[in-house]
Parts: sequence; structure tokens; C-alpha cells
Amino acid sequence: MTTINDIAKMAGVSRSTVSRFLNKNGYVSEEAAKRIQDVIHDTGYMPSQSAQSLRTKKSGVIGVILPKISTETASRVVSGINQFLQKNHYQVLLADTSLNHEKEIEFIRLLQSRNVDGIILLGTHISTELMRAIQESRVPIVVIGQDMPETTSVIYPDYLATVEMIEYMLERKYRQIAYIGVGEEDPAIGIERKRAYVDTLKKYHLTVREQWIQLGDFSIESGYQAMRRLMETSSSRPDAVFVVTDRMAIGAIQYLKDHQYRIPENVAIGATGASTLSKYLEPSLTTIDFQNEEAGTLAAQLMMKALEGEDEVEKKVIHSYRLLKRDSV
Amino acid sequence: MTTINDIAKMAGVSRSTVSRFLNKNGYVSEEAAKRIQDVIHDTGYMPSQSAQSLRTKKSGVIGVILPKISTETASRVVSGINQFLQKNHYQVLLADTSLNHEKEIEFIRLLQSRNVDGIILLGTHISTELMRAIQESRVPIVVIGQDMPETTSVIYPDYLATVEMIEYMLERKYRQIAYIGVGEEDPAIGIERKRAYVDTLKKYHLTVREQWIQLGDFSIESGYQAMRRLMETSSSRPDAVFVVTDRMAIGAIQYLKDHQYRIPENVAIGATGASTLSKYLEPSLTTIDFQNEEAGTLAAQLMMKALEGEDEVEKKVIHSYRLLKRDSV
DNA sequence: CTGAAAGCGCTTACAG
DNA sequence: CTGAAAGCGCTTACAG
Repeated sequence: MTTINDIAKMAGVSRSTVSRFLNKNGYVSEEAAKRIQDVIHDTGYMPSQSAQSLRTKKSGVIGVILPKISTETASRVVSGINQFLQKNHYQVLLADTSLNHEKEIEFIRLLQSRNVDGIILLGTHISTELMRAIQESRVPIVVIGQDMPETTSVIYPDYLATVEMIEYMLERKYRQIAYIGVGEEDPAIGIERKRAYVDTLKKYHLTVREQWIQLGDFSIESGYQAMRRLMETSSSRPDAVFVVTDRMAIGAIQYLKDHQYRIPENVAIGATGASTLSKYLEPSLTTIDFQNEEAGTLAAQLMMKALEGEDEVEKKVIHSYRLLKRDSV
Repeated sequence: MTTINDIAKMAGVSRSTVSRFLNKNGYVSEEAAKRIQDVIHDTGYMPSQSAQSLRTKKSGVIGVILPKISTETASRVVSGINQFLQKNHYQVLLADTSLNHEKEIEFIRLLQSRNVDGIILLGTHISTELMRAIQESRVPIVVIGQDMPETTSVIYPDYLATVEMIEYMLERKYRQIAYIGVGEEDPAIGIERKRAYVDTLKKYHLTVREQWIQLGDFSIESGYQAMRRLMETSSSRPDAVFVVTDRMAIGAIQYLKDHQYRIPENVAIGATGASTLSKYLEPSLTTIDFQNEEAGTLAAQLMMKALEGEDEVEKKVIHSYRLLKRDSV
């Protein structure tokens, strides 16, 4: 393998000079530069990142911790992160927890031993251990999707968007609005969205019924079951349901179709996620678009700022959203 | 940051001993081991990968080059790769070309300078420059999805699966079978699948009509347009269409729905990809499942073998597939 | 069973 | 404008 020493020898200079040339710092005479340039071109030399990294403590790599890469949301976010990072000559090192919370902490440590320059975490929960691991990190950490205290985070407007969805349903004359959510382990989705649902009903003086709040576990099947409970065990049936993810909404819709309910005539469905799927379902799904790819880009941008040592990196950035009004509400 | 020197000092041994302990090679007395163990535990010490990598020329990182991470196929493959790799304590470094062919070659070089131990490439085309870059690589490369000469590859059974799909259509009594494909830049999809389509028609003595072969560019819209050409400009209309990707099939279906054709009564649709979407479309899509996640796992497995220096790493592995018979055919 | 020494490929003051 | 030297944190023969 060609090293800086080979280049130096072939160009007839010292390796300090080659290094200066490479990093464009310090002086290098034009003739020397020319010779070095040529040799590098001929050999296809590329400096060893490990050596550079050992020396400079910078690797040009950002670790990304996520619950599951084969998920539309996650892969979109990573795409956004990656686009921005690549422009800045950084690369992404993947760390997939397979939805295992404890692995997040493990990875925060592991990634540091791999000398990443920073870590972007797609948040799924909040715990004191996780917060501690983040505080103890010697590289900057940006969290996406959870409002982690004391941490630079890109937050989705869960509350606002949900309010708008519920108000849109009210505007469309639905009054019996039910809710399919998830547990509180995921505060952004489990707590914020539910709070928005409850608050909005109250604001318009509608009763909040416990049986109209059903929880699932993000799976399609759990959406199906939640809808079943809503339709079979409630004393009175809802005429609209807000579902906190597109996937669970698919399950819910499946239940309705299996039982000959028409959407939105009998039951309207509003969802969250703006998956590709949502557009091609029948009826097409009214859903909240959190623009995950842009959120990823934004997080990468904050990361770059942090790495450039900017002090005024905002701690909290609320990302935008759009309500995609389609045919299911 | 704690280094091996700190650990050595705190445990009262030399750093050689700590290193031996860490790598479980060479002798370390029980007492020494115990003291080292404790110190490591207390400090949370993790060896610097850059230093290890510089010294041993191994990084524990595999580069994955792909056309677009936010694609269902790619993210599934990466998920499979990652699962297997993580078990073996390797991690994935992402390289997304944004569909830019030239970047594949660039990344093969860049990843090597980052000292990856191997590269897995989700293939999208074949060119002599690319093949040269692969030959010149000093780390093992495994290609997924294209039959790259001289290269360890995991290949999808494009030909076989397409034959089965066409035969299934024939079995279902369709005789006017058209084809929506892509250009030949992607040999696996553009050449193999088309060849299978043509061969099968011939085998059953059916005429192959040029107007019934329409090409798109992987986009939903191009599927729409291809179907339009099939239905509007052909002298006689097909009663079934095989589409080489689910995405283009969605476009094709959209066209049919927009023009009040019924699926499969007027036109049957067979696709490829087994996207999540395909199951929830109406009608649900009959499609070929290439089991991308497993293909990824398989590629990772071959990579591990290559890294362990096994000589008998198979050069070509044809992966399996399933035909998902649903309602669109 | 253990430690001193060399070296992996770089960068960075420093002296000239 | 340029080069010699030190050092980043490891591992690996080698000598004891």
C-alpha cells in the first residue's frame, strides 16, 4: 500500500511537505506541489484514515443509532442525514438496535471507541440511563424525534400536528373521534399525541371516553386489534379514528374492510407518517407528513455546527409538518 | 480519555500485558488478569479502534455501497447485512451513490482509504471500469443483485422467477401478456427479466410483439406512462402485464384505475419486489419476493468467510425467491 | 508469565 | 519554504 512516505520519496520531498500539501496548510513551493500532485495522481494514493484519525482525533465518521433501518421512517431520516453529511465529506456508521433499548447505550459507547466524531440518535424512548450516557459522551450527540432534556434535539411537532388533525376532523363534521395510540415508553408518540387528542376534544367540549382510547404496539396487527376493540366492545361507535402511525392505520383499515365498513362514510381514518403506502391505499390516507428526510438533514446540519465548535447551536429545533388531506377523512 | 497506558499503570503491569489480556492471546497470570479486569471495568475503558486499525490493518467495518438507502429494497438488504455483521462484531459504513454510477467507483476507493475490511455493493449496472475497480481492490468485495464476472456475487434468480410468473399467468388463462421493464443498463432487471419474458412466450408459441414491450425508469410515473402506451397505442390490448418492479406496477395500476379498467378482470398485473405496499393495494398484488433481507444476510456471510480466509468461498450464489400469488392475476 | 522496543501512517510544532 | 523529531494508542515478535 502506498503511504505518505512513498509519496514523499517519489516526489523528492519530506513527508511533512506532503502532509502540508494534502491539508493545504503551511507553505509548499509551486514546484514541490506540482511534483507531489503528479505522484499522488499516478499512484492513486489516499491517506490512511486510521492514521489520520489516531493523530487528529477526528475520523470523518458520524454514528447513527436507530431502532430498525428497514423501516420507512428510519431509512428516510438516514437518507437525509447522509445527504448532508456526504457534502461535508463525512460518512455514516450504522448502529441498528433492533428495537432493543439497552443497545442504544451500548452503541453510544461502542461508537465512541470507533472514534466517531459525533452521534445522531433516532430516539424511541427517554430514560435516565440513556440521558446519562448522552451527558457522558465526549462527542456531540443530536437526538431526533424525542425531546431529550439538555440535549440538542430535532423534535417533531407531535402535539401541534395532532391538534390540527383533530380539528380538521371536527371541521369535516365528525364528532365521535376515537384514538389508536401506543404506550408511553415512547413519549413523543405515546404521550404528546395523546395529550393533543385529549386536549382538543376538551377544548371543543366533547367527552373524552376511555374506551375510545386504544393502544397498539406499532404493528399492523395491533392496529387491527385496536380497531376491533373500538368497534366491538364500545357501547357507542366512533365515526372517526386518529391513528398515530400509518402502519397501525393499515391494520385498522383492514379491520373495517373485513367488516364491510366504508371509509370515510362510516368511519374516517386519520394517520401519521405519510408513508408511500398511504397515498395508494383505497381510499388514500389523510396523514401527517413529518418530512423525515428533512429532519435528518436538519440534524446533520446541527451536528456539523457542533463539530465546527459553534457555541450557539440551538438546543431544540421543532421541525415542520404538513397535513396531507386525502380521501380517508 | 483512558488509554491502554492508563490501564497498565493502574493495574501495575505493562501495556503488553494489558494488550494480551484484551486480545486473549499469550499468557497472563490470574492475578494480573483480575487486576486488569477491575480497572477496565471501573474506567469503562474501550480500546481505540483507530490505533488498533492502524496497527492490525483491520477495522471491524464493512462498507456498503448502495444506490439509495430510502428505498425498500436497499434498506431491507442493509438490514440483513447488518444483522449478520453485528453478530460478528462488525459494523456497516454507508455509502449512498444517489443512483450515480460513477460514485460506486469513487466509493470503492474512498472506503478502502477508510480501512474497511470489506465492501458489499448493491449492484445496479456492470461496466469495465467498475469491474476493474473491483479487481484492484485490496479488500474483498461481494456484489448483490448483478452477476458480475470474476466476483463473489449473490444473484437474484431474475430469469427463473420471471418464467414462473409468466407461466402462472398462462395457467390462469391469460394469453395476451405484455411487459413493462427498464433499460439494459441494469442487466439483472433490464436484460434477464426481459429475456425470460420473451423466451417463455416463445416456448408456448405465443407471438412476441414489440409494442407490448414498454420501458420505464423505475419511477411510479414511468409505470403509468408505460401502461398508457400499452393501452392507447397498441393495435390490440393485452389482458395481462408483467411489471419488473412494484413501484412501476403502482403507476400502471393507477392508469388502469383512472381509466375504469378492472384488475384482474380486464387486465391482470404481476410485479416484482414484494413491497409492503403490494399486500395492501387493491387488489393485492401478485408479485415476486426476492427476500432481500436474506440476500443481505447471505452476502454478509460470504464476506465473513472471505475475511476468515476461507479459500472455498463460492463465487456465485443464486438466492431463492417465492411467487406471492394474490389477487391481481 | 512479563516487559522493552519497534513500528503502523499520519500531523504538528519547531528550528532552520 | 522545508525537514527532523516526537507522538497519537495500539500490537507483536523477542528476550528474559
